[in-house]
Amino acid sequence: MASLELVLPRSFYVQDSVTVARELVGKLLVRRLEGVDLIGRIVEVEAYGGENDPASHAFRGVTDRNRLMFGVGGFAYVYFTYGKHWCFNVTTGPEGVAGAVLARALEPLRGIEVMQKNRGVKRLRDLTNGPGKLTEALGIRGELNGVDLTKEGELFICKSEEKGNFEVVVGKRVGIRFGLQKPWRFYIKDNKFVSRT
DNA sequence: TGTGTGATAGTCT
DNA sequence: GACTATCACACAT
Repeated sequence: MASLELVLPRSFYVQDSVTVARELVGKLLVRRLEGVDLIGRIVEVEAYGGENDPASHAFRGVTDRNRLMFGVGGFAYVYFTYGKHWCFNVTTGPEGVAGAVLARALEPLRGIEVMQKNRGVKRLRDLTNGPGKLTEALGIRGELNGVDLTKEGELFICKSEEKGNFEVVVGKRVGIRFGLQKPWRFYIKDNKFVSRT
């Protein structure tokens, strides 16, 4: 289904994280799991920066966990948090410049039965309306940390074939204590799958 | 529709 | 030893 020319190229990710975040809204996240494609439309994201962003993992420099954020854009940065949840990000910017975009919510499009099974819930709206929920629904775990998102493999991102018919809203980021003044959260207006309103 | 709280384990100081 | 880019559930409105 996902044709090769629709997969987003490296150049898309080698931009400022805020730019990538805004552009990522409406794109399709594809998880290829045992030959089955689980697809969700990205409806909510947040941008994270480097030394200039106190909310970012990269704020205090390179560590074992965050080093992907300092590499070239277009790779999956997957980390474990709150003792229970995985969060999925895409790295952004050129080599040496820290940045990433957190996927906060998806609208389930394909493979919904598998997502329901992975999540243990039926209600469509509860499947992928949060960063920890969407990773559980798509089976995204630490083993996918570092995957190249520009290659059509286990995990990648495509343009949608349908033309985007939506309005992107900007707001404050969620679930952080610092850097709250930065309007770096982007989501689709009135979309039912956005994590918080 | 919203607020409050406990669970849980990896990461960093 | 403290903190966390979260979630689910309880309970009130």
